[in-house]
Amino acid sequence: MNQRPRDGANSASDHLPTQYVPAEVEGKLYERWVEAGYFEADEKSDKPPYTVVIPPPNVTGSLHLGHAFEHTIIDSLTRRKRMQGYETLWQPGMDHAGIATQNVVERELAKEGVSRHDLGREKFVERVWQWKAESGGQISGQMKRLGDGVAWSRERFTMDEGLSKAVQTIFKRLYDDGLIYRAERIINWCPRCLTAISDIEVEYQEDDGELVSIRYGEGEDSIVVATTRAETMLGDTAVAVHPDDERYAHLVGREIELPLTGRRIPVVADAHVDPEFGTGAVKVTPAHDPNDFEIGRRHDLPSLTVLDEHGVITVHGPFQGLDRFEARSTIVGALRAEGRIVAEKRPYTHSVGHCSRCKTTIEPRLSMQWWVKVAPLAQAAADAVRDGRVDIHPKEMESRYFGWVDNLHDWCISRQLWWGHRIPVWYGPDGETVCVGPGEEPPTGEGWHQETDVLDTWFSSGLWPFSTLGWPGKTPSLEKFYPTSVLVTGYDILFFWVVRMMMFGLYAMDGTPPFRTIALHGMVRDQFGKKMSKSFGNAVNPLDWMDAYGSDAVRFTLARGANPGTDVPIGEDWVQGSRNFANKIWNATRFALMNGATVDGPLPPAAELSTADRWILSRLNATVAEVDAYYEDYQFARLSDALFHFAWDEVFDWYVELSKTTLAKGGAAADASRRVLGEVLDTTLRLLHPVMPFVTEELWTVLTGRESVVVAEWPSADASRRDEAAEKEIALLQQVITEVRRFRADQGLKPGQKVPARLVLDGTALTEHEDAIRAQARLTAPEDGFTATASLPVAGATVELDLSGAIDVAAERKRLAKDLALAEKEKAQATAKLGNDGFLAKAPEHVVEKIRTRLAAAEADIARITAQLESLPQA
RNA sequence: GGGCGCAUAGCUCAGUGGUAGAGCACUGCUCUUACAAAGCAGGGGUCGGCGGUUCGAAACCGUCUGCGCCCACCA
Repeated sequence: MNQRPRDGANSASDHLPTQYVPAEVEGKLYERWVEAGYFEADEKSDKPPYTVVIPPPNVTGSLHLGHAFEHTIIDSLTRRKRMQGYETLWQPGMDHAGIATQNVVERELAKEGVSRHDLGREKFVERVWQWKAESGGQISGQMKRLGDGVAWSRERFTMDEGLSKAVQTIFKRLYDDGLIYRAERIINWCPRCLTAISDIEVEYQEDDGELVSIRYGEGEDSIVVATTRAETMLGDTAVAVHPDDERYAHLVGREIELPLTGRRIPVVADAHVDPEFGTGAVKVTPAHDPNDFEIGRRHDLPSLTVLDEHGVITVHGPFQGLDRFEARSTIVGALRAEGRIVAEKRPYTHSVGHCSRCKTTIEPRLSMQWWVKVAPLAQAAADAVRDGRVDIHPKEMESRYFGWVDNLHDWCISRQLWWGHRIPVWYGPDGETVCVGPGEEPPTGEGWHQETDVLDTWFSSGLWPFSTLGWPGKTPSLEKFYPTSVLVTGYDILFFWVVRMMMFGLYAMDGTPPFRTIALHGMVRDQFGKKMSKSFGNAVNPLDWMDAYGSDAVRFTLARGANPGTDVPIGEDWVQGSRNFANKIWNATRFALMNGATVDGPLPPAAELSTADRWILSRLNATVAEVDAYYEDYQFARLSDALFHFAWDEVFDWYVELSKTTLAKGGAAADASRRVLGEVLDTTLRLLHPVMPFVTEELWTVLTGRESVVVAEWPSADASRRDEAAEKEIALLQQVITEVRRFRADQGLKPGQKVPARLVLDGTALTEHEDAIRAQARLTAPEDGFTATASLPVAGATVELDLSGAIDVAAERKRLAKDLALAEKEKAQATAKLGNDGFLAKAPEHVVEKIRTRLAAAEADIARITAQLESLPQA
């Protein structure tokens, strides 16, 4: 590592090393923020509120890059609002994640050779709480590393006493309103988790199965059905055909023999059957298939359960005790032996449901469960978006939202688990059912017992935006911070979570939706756009990258990829790039400190400033306005990109270099420039702070000597500092410098090599920039015997260089020829356009004007380059 | 089976009617006193195919091809 002796011009910079080392500042800064109480929210404040609730992470897990991404967005939004003077609440907390957590703890127990049934319900739940204590701490630690500015004193957990009370309260209210009921239905049953799960917890995938055709009945009275789940035939209670299907009309209403069982079952006519599919006849198993259940209801068929909760055959006989998949082949074998298989079984790919938690094949099962009647709740949730009380970003996601809320089934909320909110219902000895509200005493006496099922985990997370604020109490926090300002979450849980919060929020909070805006983000993917997964080996632990490159680098990279609603690719190389950016900011600030940049006192009026100073202030204020607009539209990729280019290209590359010339001159101009330099760095650090909180805090406090950028004021754009003339002038200056550098590079001159040159700037806007041009292009003043061996006319000015005859004519010719070709192409295009009557007649004036300008520029270039070519010595 | 979306530089993606952009990667030269985690200069795209609208299309319309995602009770 190449460490140069430090320039001791400014004492404040003495303790800033030449490289930014995140590990040395991040932890220390976060602690300071927490101690100062910056992230706490005061419900008694007069400031306007800004509230965002965390999508509560599952307490079992650890945070992955998806969380890091989501937290970066939320943290940036809230940090900016805090700086803008809002009473900001970034509400932290975690979800008990019923089935997921129970599975994790069960796996832990399995390692010890113990099952949850060995422990019993009470002991098992105790174990889960223990697990929660460890795992939850890990998540908090990760959030601190990320820099999440959350109100730690308000941290909540869905199984907290307060939140449990909220669950009971709303359950009771829904129950009393007739919106919760108990009923026997076909549900999705996971034979491994041993619980019902809701429709959206089922993942469908294409599985290879086999379709077998089985002949039911005998002779004239026989009918062939096809199935992929042969084992369910033991539970068949009918065969269904389409009412208009003439092939089977003679059988409708008759009974036929069901093989292997000795039972006879009726043939019914039902419009659900598609006569075009297969044989046009369907076996009906009301207890094990949702469609068949409906058919059974319409025809008053009995439901015969033939599989237990483990998916094992319960019917007396040769198949009893067989697992469903064993039973499938065994039964097909038995049917074949009886000559019932009419066509060989054939491969058949079809969509099969799997448990989203353990991937086990779902078994539809008839079962008594608790349900939420969602129609009225969903209607309200749909209306709130339709009438604009809630906005969905990006807009395209609205159709998905409506697609769901407009067509939904009742929500199965009971789970046969031990970890979760136990349903507050007691059953009496004579079949009584009592729903017990919070604070009410459950019925006592012989025979009374509480429902053993717990609630779906989304039932409690649906209350999150108000349960965390103290509901059902009418707390000052609830008054102040509800409704929340924006919900930031992934589109993948739009249905799981967002819709539930909408339904419950509107219901519990008297029609006030839980948030004004729903900002949906995409999923984090690897740098090739592939989904991150442990099994694929491309999953990344965000901590590893934060250790290596700093949290700011990870955050900034994620923010740069955040185009609304689209997935976010991220690769280690890109994080490195962001780390480099952080380092660049670090060193630019060091430069400012070494050169005595000042931040106090009014900014000098434009009249006292150099063109470069006026230019950078103009660009600065344009950038503030731009960044503000992007924030309001949740355009993180754009705002990050705008900041990146403004900071690096304009401030660090051009402005810092140009300021060196002014600063070297000394005097009032240098003083003014030092003030502008301080202003630009100060403001840029503020603008970057929400996305890159650590490096900006460290630098800003040193630069300004003030307490913390966390509570600094967010910059506001000052339109009066916009200066079009200065912007044009600097653009011209950049053009001249770039042109000389290009020439130098083509001539093979070393970057450090000084070249004598005469600048002819009369009549251009560049007269005051001669020193800057010389400094930036490494040109010295012409000495005695100066001979111009090369002449570069650009933008009206001319730079004459003395290469003492050493000019590489061939290289120069090549360069000029290329430029000439480009200019001629340009001229041809512009001429063609201007010769087009249609264009002249219909194009707007400013476009025509632009083309004319382009043509003139091309012609000037051609003249210039031709002259240069002619002036070159003959080879 | 419906619905939505995407095909732009080697990779990942912006750009939505008026001369093709970014990051990373790539090439060359440089430790030029904030920074080699850097500086300067540069190479690279007939914007998936075809047809149409228009003075003008990467952008709008149609169509084809390929690829995603969501929803759905075809045994």
